[in-house]
Amino acid sequence: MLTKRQLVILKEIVRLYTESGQPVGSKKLLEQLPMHVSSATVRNEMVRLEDMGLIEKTHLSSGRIPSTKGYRYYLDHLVEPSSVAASDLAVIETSFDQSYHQIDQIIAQSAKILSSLTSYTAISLGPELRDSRLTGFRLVPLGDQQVMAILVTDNGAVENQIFTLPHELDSDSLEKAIRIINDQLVGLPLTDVIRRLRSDIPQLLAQYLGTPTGFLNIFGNVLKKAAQERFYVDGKMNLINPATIKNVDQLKSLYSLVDQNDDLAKLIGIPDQTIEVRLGDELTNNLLRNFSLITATYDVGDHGKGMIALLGPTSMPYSRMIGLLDVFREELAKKITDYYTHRGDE
Amino acid sequence: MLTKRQLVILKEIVRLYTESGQPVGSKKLLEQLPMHVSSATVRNEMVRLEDMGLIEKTHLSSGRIPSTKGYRYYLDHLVEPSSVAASDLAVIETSFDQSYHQIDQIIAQSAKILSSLTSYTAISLGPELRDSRLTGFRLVPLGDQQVMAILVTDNGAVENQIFTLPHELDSDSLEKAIRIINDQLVGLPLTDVIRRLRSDIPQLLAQYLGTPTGFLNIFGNVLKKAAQERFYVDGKMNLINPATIKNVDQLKSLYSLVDQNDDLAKLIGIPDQTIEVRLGDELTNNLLRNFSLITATYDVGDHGKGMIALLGPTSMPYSRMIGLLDVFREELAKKITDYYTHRGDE
DNA sequence: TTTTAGCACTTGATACATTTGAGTGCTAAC
DNA sequence: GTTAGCACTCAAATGTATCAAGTGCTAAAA
Repeated sequence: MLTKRQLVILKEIVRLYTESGQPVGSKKLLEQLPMHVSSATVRNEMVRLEDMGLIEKTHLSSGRIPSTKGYRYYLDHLVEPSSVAASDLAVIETSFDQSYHQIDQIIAQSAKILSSLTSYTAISLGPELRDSRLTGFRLVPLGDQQVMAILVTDNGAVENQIFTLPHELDSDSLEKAIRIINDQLVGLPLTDVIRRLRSDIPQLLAQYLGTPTGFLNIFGNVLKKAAQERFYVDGKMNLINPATIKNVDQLKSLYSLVDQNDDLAKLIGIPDQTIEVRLGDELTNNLLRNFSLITATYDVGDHGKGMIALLGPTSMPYSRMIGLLDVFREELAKKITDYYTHRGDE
Repeated sequence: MLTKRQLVILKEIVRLYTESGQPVGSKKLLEQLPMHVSSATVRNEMVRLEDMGLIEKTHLSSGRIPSTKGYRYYLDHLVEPSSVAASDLAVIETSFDQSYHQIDQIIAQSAKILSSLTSYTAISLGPELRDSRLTGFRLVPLGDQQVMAILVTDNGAVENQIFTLPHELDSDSLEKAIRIINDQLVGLPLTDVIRRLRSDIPQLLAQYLGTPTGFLNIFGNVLKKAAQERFYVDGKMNLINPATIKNVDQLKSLYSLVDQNDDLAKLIGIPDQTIEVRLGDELTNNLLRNFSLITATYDVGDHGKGMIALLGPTSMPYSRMIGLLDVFREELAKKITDYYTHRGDE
């Protein structure tokens, strides 16, 4: 168990190190401490904190930096979210102040705002699409055997893809096939749609289409795109950070990690808490040892939950970041709720 | 005027410097030269080449590297495109060997292939869209006052955007407006479409729509997207190159340059030659002083001309790159021609 | 006139020693 | 339990010597 003085010292070490990026020595520390003690006392306390594994030295006679364990302790017991600067709030509000025609635009914009506000890499995931329902599927002929398949969900997601029509499909049977899809599947959650696509739908279609595989491929493809969780990542270049990146190769592999949504999704997983910080070695990926991931979930009622996250160096200013994310979740949820209700009104 | 020996020496300096990245001294040079002279002679020649401004030293007693002027001379008089490695050719062919539903997919893929083959940043621009003609415009209702506007051109470009319908538009007048657009404008080059959108079309529409601005906005927006030249850039991270990048800030501004298609378009301009190399200080942008841009145009007959480009350090292996681009232009043109004819067949 | 051999000179790189400053741990006194 | 004082450590900066690569120049050879 830590004494009160040790808590103050640990907290101050975290703060100073985050501010300066330099190891914190007893003298610098002393200037900042509220209590009236000598540097020797501070040094003694630091030895004890080091024994507990909460801080560490970079070399024998250096100042101390928080260890990962120290950060963990700080985050679990000491961090106090700071209130958001008025200017930041203004940026959020003005950046969101435009009309959106698609839910994805809002999600993408939120990643952009967050990364520009924090100078870190921001990741934004829209409200879960899993629970969204199919509201319509149609094929629009574009000429030259090209068709655009369009799929709409009740979450406002619109997915489209362009295909060359397989030879065996004539427009009459296509019409019928589309009617079947719409009759049978509209209103169902996408997960159910996917399930039925594997069970009874092929047989139903077979009545009108000789071989329904061509059509099923088209529909399945667009459906897959729509059901896919899509991450929007912004501020990738903020990963370029002398503190965390040692060599060029590391940077390149980091980029490809961040570019591959699958890997990123796996990495982030499903956060337990509303706001959660995971430190480098708690993440599964080795490349991120010096990084830290702050995730925050937000709630848009019937439309499910979404997530925003920040990826940055372990020595982030957590109190500011957590405070910011906490406000941002609400702003974003509000904006999305607005979007849905507005859309219903008009 | 350069003597034959000076030409050989200059060419060899370029080759060795490109290979090793190190300044070339008289001794190294001597080993590679076909003729039988002493190092002192080589040194004397180098002094003359330096007097002409074709090569330069990095410090008083260093070997020589080609100056920009030297590269210019090399490119204008000495470079010989090398033939493409069989393995490279195989990569190109297998990478292109899939079916594409949109011309843009081919363009994007070509940038990807080129960058992976060269380890430089590749830029690909599809056949000029300026000359393409409008083949159709339609609005597809998605429910909840949302519509998708789709615009198709004869070049195979399909552009779509989702809008919330303005209140004042009812579906009847919309139908009529769309019919007018299709009757009046289909078949015209996009440039003409844009011109008429500013002249007589608003009046025509006014007969059916009280205030046609809402509709015109929608159509104009999609049209603008379709008429826009779109660059596909791949291998951005190859810009990370110790030879050319000094500090982190420079890298960041480079990235934002490459990310902004407008700037990039301005930068590249319209090449005069089939294959053209522009060196850093011939480019308008200061950030690119240490870079070099190789552009190659390709021709797809009636469908206009396109362009591919490589952006890399000034010390690129030009003979390989030029040889590669020369083959690639043909492969790409072939693939695109294939795409158009195939599409007509089916 | 051109080429060559030889030599003095310059420079960056490398290795090594020295100094400096920030910081520590420990001990003995308070 | 706290503090002053001191010896000690280490990274970083600075200085010094050496080496290798390469140059320019001169005078002799071709």
